[in-house]
Order: sequence, then C-alpha cells, then structure tokens
Amino acid sequence: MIDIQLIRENSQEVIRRYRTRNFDAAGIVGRVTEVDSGRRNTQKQLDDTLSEAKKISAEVGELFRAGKAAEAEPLKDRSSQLKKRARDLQEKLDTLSSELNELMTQLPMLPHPSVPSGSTEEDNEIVSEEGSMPGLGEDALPHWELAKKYDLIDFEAGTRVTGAGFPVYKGKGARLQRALIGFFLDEAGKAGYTEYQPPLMVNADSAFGTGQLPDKDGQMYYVGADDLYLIPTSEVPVTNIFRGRILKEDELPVKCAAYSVCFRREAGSYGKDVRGLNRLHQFDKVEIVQVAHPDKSYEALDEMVSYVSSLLRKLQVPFRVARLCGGDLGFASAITYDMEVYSAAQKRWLEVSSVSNFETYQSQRMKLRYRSSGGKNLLAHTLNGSALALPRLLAALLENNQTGDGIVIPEVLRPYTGFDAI
RNA sequence: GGAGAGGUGGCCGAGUGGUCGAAGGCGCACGCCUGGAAAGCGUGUAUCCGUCAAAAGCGGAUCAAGGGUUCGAAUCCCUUUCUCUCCGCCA
Repeated sequence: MIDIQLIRENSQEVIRRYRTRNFDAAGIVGRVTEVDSGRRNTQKQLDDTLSEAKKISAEVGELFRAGKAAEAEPLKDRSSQLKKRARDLQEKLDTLSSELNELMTQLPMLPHPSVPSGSTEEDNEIVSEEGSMPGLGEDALPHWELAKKYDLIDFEAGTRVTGAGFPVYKGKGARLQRALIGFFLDEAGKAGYTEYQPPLMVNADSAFGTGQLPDKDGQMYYVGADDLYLIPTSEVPVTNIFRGRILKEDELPVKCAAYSVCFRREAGSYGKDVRGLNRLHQFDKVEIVQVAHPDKSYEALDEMVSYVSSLLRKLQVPFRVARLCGGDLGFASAITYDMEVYSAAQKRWLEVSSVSNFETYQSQRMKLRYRSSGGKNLLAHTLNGSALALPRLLAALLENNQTGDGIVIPEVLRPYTGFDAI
C-alpha cells in the first residue's frame, strides 16, 4: 500500500505518476480523498462522544462511592444515550475504514521515476548485456531433449505422479540441482546474507503482507482444510518474518537468503513457452531478501543486481539485465530489474531472476518499521531478488554447454557436483 | 486428536468491576556521583488514530483477537486463536 499522506498532499501528482504504469488512478484516488475525509470526520465525532460518556461514567462512579446512587440515575440515562450514539458512529467509522482500506489495496506501488513507461515486455529497457554467445551447431538440442538423452529429468514420471509441470529430477540431473542450491547458498553467505529455512506454507496475513493477496489470489495453491497457501516464492515467508516488528536502526540492512521449493499454479498458461523447464508448477529457488533503511534502499537494490550478476558471471552464462517498463512492473514493486540468461538451443532469453525494490509497499501492509535516530518509528523498505531460480538456468546450462557427446559442468559447480561433465 | 493451565508494556510480573495505560522489578536512555568504571541516587522510558501548518498540548483506542453484559471491564460471559503441561498418534 502506498502512503495515504501522498494522496492527501498531492493527489494530482500521484495520478500523474501512475500513468507510467498505464494505470488510471483518478477514480480510486478521488474516492480515497472522499472516504478519507469522511472517516476523519466521523472519528472526531466518535471521539467527542466517547469523551463525554467517559466523563459521565466517572461522575457516576463518584456518586456511587459517596452513597448517592439515586442521584446517578439521570446520568446513567444520559450515558446510555451517548453510548448508543457512539455505537452508530463506530459502525460508520468501521464501514468507512474498511472501504478506505479496500480502495488503498487496489492501488499498486508508485513506480520509481526511472521506470520507463510502456505497456509490454517489448518496452523494457535493456541496461546491460554480457558474456559470449556459445556457437552451437545445427544439431544442438533443446534442454528437454538433452534431459531425455542423458536421463536427467523424467517429465513423464512427474506427470504420472502429480501432473504436468512437476518434473522428476534424476541421477546427475538431481545432483546438479543440489549443486546449484549449495553453490547459491554458499555464495549468499559470503555476500553477508543470513541463511534461513522458511515454512513452505503461509497464512493469509503473510500472503497479504507481501502483496500476493488479494492481487494474485488464484496463482497460489491453496490448502483449504487448513486455510494455508503454498508459497510461490520464499520472499513471502522470509519477508513476513519481520511482519509487525520494529527494528533498531543499526540492525539495518537485514540480509536474508533462503532456499525453498516454490509452487505456482500458473493458471491458463500452455503452449511452447512452457515446454520443458521453461515454466513449472513446482521449482527450486534461492531468494535473497533485504529490509533496508529508506535512504539506503536503492544502494541495496544496486548491490543485489550486481550480486546476481556475479553469480551468472561465475556460471559463465550469457545474460542481460532489463529494467521493466511500467506496464510490466509487478503490482507491489516500485522498480524491477529482470535478469535473463540466453538459452542457445532455444535461441531465447529466459528470465532467471527478478530483483525489486518495494519501498514501503510491503512494509506498510505488514507494519514493518524501524526506530529512527529521532525516536520515530518509520516504515522500512523491503527488497528481494532471485539468486537464483533453478529451472531456466538449468535449461541454459544444459543447452549452452552441450558438446554433442556430453555436457560440460561449469568450473565453480564441480566441487558441488563431484563430476566435470555429464 | 483428548484433558488441563494460561496469554498484561522491550522482558519479568502485580492487578478480579470505578482516576488502570495499567504497581513493582529488570532492561534501556539521560543526569548526578567517580581519575575512570561498577555500585548507588535521580529523571525518563508503548503503539495507533484524530485535532494542529508543525511541535507542545488536547481528545480517542489498545492488557492475544472478536463479540456481549454494565452508567463504567485488564477484571464478568461467549467465540476464535496461540502457548505450555499430560495423554494419544507420528517422520
């Protein structure tokens, strides 16, 4: 949620900034202004009413103690009336508050000024590209063929056991997955991130806190019997570790890393884009999360982007960094950099990481604050990024490193895999 | 899953219907004391909303959450939730 203060102070500016997202906020912002002033008005009336009722109660108390119970009778009546009035006002206040809350929830994060306007992927701004493109022959195989040829992934078995989008990794394929996870966690540790193992299911409050609910309801698997959601990313449980907390200023930035399995329903996506490992219902990912001081969050963002770049560099995969345009930006994000690796046999770029600064969007929802040196409790900024998501990276590694009679394992992974080639 | 006990401020802990936002202690901050420190002494120490240009001030809410009884609830009643103990089950 954005800070309502921004709307109170300059609603036109807010509406203008939302245009970068192709989001017409005029209607909602207008309603917010209206409901907000009504709410405050009602609050004032309620407070005054309660104030009077409290005074009367105190008087009644004194009369009782003085043994003049009879004199208290008319006061009791008056107090009853006030209480009835307060009940009505409270009801009105609740209605207005929840209406306001609902409106605010419909507003996405304000985009950072550097976010390019645009509506689709096409309008994303490529900010850098590095690594050399592998020269593969015409007989180069896509990763799903390679996975079959070298018996690394059994897609059919996954379909039998669960359904499409739930692959079974096998032998060196499974080992390679484990190697990548180990490598990523070790690297994150060296970069100052504390390792966490979060729950894989979260409650609705957590899903709301990071912005999955209500916006992305339907993209998460839901366990109805216990009212829990399977996490779509460990961003959700990890960030929510800090929900409702007030951190000390010198604790910032908080840097967390977590490996987890991720579950996504990906409702409605079929076709060749989802072939093989390109898009799955269950996948593995190491995520990094930071809780940062508002003045330092863009520094943190840059650090995260260069950290993820360093991983890709070490793995020797060609990659590029894109700054998402307003239209492609996630609901909760002020700015997002996508990191894409080049998958040589498919001849396409695959997104393997998404690094975002949510500024106060999530912290506002989850009341995540820090105590400033001035003694005030202020909202912290939250950020996260994949470091990294495994399947597409695995796809690129398999495709780019194929030699015709095997697949070469990148140097840095060999201590983890225990083998040099497949 | 069954039985019982309990959730009070950063923490411990008193409080069972009437100035209780809440005694006391610890912790923390500041000051005094000291050559310096410890001890000691003193002062302060929750969050949110509203009012205000802002601060102060003032008003309101909050003793797990929600509802109820009452003129008045941390205190009584109901529901939910979480924690602990015992039993059951179990990787």
